[in-house]
Order: sequence, then structure tokens, then C-alpha cells
Amino acid sequence: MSGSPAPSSPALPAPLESHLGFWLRFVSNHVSMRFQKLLEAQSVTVTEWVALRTLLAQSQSSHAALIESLGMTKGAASKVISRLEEKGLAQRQWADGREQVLVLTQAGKALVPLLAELADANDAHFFAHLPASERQSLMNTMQTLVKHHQLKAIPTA
Amino acid sequence: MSGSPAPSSPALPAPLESHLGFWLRFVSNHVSMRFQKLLEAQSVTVTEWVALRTLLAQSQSSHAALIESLGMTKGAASKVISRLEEKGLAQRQWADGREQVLVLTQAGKALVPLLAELADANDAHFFAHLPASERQSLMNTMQTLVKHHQLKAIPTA
DNA sequence: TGACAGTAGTTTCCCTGGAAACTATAATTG
DNA sequence: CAATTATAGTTTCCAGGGAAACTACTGTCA
Repeated sequence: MSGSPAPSSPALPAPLESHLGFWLRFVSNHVSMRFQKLLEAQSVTVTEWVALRTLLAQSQSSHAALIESLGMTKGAASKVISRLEEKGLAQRQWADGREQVLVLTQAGKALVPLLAELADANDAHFFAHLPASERQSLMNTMQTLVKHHQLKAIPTA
Repeated sequence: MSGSPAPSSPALPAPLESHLGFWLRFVSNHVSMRFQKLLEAQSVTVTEWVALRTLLAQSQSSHAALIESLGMTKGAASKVISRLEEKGLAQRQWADGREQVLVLTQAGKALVPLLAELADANDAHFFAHLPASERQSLMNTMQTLVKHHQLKAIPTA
């Protein structure tokens, strides 16, 4: 019982907490969930926010561009756009027969700055207490990862 | 056109990419999704993996403890456990009348090391190319965040 | 020009998870 | 000891997202 470790148990598997992916998922989930709560009052989801913000930036953006921003499948993206249309925040416009262009409505344009404040507040809540250098490192690391792995849309989309 | 910025546009809202939360979510989603793909061959989800790994560590763990590890509501946790039971990987045991204890089955115990290898591989795929110091910083930052905000179970659970 | 491959976007089906109602047991208090 | 309250866990309902089938248009090439 008190001897050396049994040779038949070849080292326990690494604990969950040893994985960066575990921590990223854990923190990220909490950040998103808190943001979702903030957005709730505006009846907007996190995904919809990302879509709206993307559309504001690109003024008129293709469906394909949105998929890339959202990092989701085209099917899901299509549904997001439908929701935004139902809420009167965005609109589909058919350019030529096959490709479509998306634009924010007036209501959409008006809403984005308001939501942006919530986004700022949420990010500040979670990260403002970190020293600036640490925030910068984190940002750099994330961007490095995205670049290195060429993370864009979902690979299987 | 070339003068100073129009005073009527009171500064555009911060872009999505300026938020750490955005990057965390983006990277984390990709990490989880790739891991999900790896687990798929074993018919196990990421959540189930977290539960299994937790149960291995704590040998016998309460439902409540699992909720904390999983970071999800008790309802969802209950369903995860049901799935694990259906798959013959874990088992509920009623201690006294109200609290329940969860244990891995033989099959569960046998499966965990295999899944652990996949977890290691996935983490390595995403993070191994980073210098060790950067990995360490990232880990530290995540843990600081968890501690600072006391992130455990879902606040509203 | 007509058949066929390719592409953009939508729809359907299914699974997962949160919210909250519900069940069953335990603790409290008169 | 009964009645009430609190707590552990389950179930039901609903929303969001992936997979893949489907629709509709656009080439391309014989």
C-alpha cells in the first residue's frame, strides 16, 4: 500500500484544468452569458449583436461575409438574418439573382450604438481589472491563434 | 470630404475586434468544435467528457459538485448524467433520500484515458506552437479571471 | 442551345442547454 | 407530531445552432 505507485496504473490522465481549451471555454461561456443577460432587455442575442455590428461596419455586406464574422454555418446564419428582419433591424436585398446583400434598417442603425455600450460595459466588467499589459498580451495571443490556425468560418460549413 | 470628421457622428462604436470577449468566444468555439469532432468517434460530447473526467477525479461525486465543474444549470446537468447512464459510462446511486452520488462504471473508467488523449491532442494542436511562456501567461490570465469573478456554476442556476 | 455541374441561400430535422414548473425528501417550528 | 418551508433532482417547454437535404439561379461546355 505504501510502496511505489502500482506499475499497472500508467499515470493518471491530465486533469481538465491543465488544458488551455478548458479555461478558455469556461471563461468565454461566462462572458457570453453575462453579455446575453445585458442584451436581453433589448431582445437581442449575442449572435445577433455580432451580425448587427458587422453590418454597421460594412454598410452593406454579403451573406458570405456575415458567415465569416459569425463563425457559424450558412444555415444558422440564414436564420439569424431572418430574425433580424423580423425584428426590423436588417433587410435582405437581392443584388443579382443569386447573391444577396444585407443592410441595416434605420432602427438597426440606431440600436447598434446602444448595444455597443453594453458590449463595452461587459468587456470592462470582465477585463478592466487586468493590467493593460496583460490585456494586450491576451489580445495578442488570441489573434495569433486565429491567424496561425486561420480560424474563419466553421471548417465544415 | 477631406476636412475634420463630421461632428454629427459622435465616434463610431468600438469594433467587435476590440473586445477581448469577442476573441475569447471565437477561439474557444473553434477549440471546442474541433474537440467535439475528435470525441465524435467515441459518441461522447464535450460536456460529457468534462463530466466523466470530473467523476474520475473525485471517484464519487455529488450531483452538485458536477454542476460546479460543468458550469451549467442543474437541469442540464441532470440530463448529462442521464445520457452517461444510458451509455453505460456512469451510474447514479442514492445515498440518503435526497442527495445522490455518481460513480463511473468500468466502461467509464476505461474510456476516460482514451478521451484524455484526445483532449491532450486537441489542446496541443491549438496551443503547442505558442512559446511556453505565452501558454503560461494565458493560463494565468484565465485563472486570474475565474478567481477574480468567482466563476463557478452559472449565477442563475 | 440544352444538359449538367457549381454556388448562394433556405428549410427541415435533431440535439443541447436554460428557465421554470414539478416531485420528493428533509428540516424547522408551532 | 403536523404543517410549512427549504432543498435535491427531474421534467417540460422553448430557442439556438449544426448537418444535410433542398431550391433556385449561374455558369460552362458539347
